[in-house]
Amino acid sequence: MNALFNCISQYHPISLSAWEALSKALTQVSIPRNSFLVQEGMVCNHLYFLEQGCLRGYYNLDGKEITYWFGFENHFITSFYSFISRKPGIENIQTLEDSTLWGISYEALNQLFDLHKDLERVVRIINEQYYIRLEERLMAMQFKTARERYEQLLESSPHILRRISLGQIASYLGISQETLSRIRSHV
Amino acid sequence: MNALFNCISQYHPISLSAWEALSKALTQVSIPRNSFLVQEGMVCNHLYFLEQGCLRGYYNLDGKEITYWFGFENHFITSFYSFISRKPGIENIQTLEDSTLWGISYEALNQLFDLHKDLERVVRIINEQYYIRLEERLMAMQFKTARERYEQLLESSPHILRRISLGQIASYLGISQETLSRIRSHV
DNA sequence: CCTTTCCTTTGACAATTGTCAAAAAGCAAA
DNA sequence: TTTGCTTTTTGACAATTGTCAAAGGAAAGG
Repeated sequence: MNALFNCISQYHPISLSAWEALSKALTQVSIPRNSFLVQEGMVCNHLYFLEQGCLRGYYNLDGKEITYWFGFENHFITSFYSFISRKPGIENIQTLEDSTLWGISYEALNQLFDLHKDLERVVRIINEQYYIRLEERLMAMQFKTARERYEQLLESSPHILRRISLGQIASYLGISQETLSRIRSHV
Repeated sequence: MNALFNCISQYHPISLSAWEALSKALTQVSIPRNSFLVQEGMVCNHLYFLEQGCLRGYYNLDGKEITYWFGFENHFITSFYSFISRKPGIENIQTLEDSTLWGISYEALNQLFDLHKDLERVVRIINEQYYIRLEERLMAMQFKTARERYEQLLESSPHILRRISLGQIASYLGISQETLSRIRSHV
């Protein structure tokens, strides 16, 4: 659980009492490769912190699996739309490696927000940072070519390429697997 | 200022004291068409609520203006990256019509967060909703054709088409003006 | 070690979209 | 109305990317 504490502290310090309360509300989840944390059609009731392993979020469109994010160590993971809106989502969250996470339920988290304002603050701040990242990704998607997006990914997250299959990376970049393969061979 | 109160209340109720404190911290800004609320290279120090009018956010890339959002009545407006990170941004925010906004400085907002926890909560909740919208936009950008994105825009925001020029809409959709013109003529 | 399965590459071709240039249309001020 | 400016449309062509199909490689399990 140290990793989570360190991760949170990087965003904003929290009080010891808030951390203790949070610790008590967390449940450890260990699941093998290729299992599902969240499946489409269900309400995602938990926010997770990924301590070890690797996941992807994807949904099905016209019979294809569309991967739109990857999660690695020290990332917060949830089906955001469903978790926030309390409605069933279209998203599946699948482990790509054996993974260990810490989870907290929506109810428990919101109870903690009432009791520990510094916890609510740090979550607000983390949300803001995740928003900025999403904004950057949208810009890249909107105004860069496939090759530029791939090169940007290479720079910012070289580890993705070692842990994720080509087809899934292509989907994440919004291009076909064949195109990515060709970009990669410098053609 | 009623519009702002109603808008906030739709997300989450706030106490009268929080509203009164917020009201006092707000400054009204009225600026004519084609003027700038934020310019690239500066730190955006304010969060705005757009009461009347219409704006766009854009940045310059290879000599082109890349529009990546529009703001209409009852939207919250800021150069999010710069406002949150306190660093100079690349974004310009320009009025497309004569506009009236209410603004609050970063410092004042954060002071209010310390004093009025329900205000921090409603901002957290608003952030979350804006995150969800951004996520939807990213999905559309990643996995839909230009035509589909245009048709989706027609459905969700028909008013955009009446108030914004074609070139700017095309930029927002991530396509060239000529392509959008051809899509529009049903070719 | 072999088999089976999955992942990646390659080829051929089609569809989409971009770029450049020019014409047409719309709009506002004189 | 005319003039001048901006926006939108159209044409021709090039570049990018997608699709389908097949072949080559890598990896996992028996």
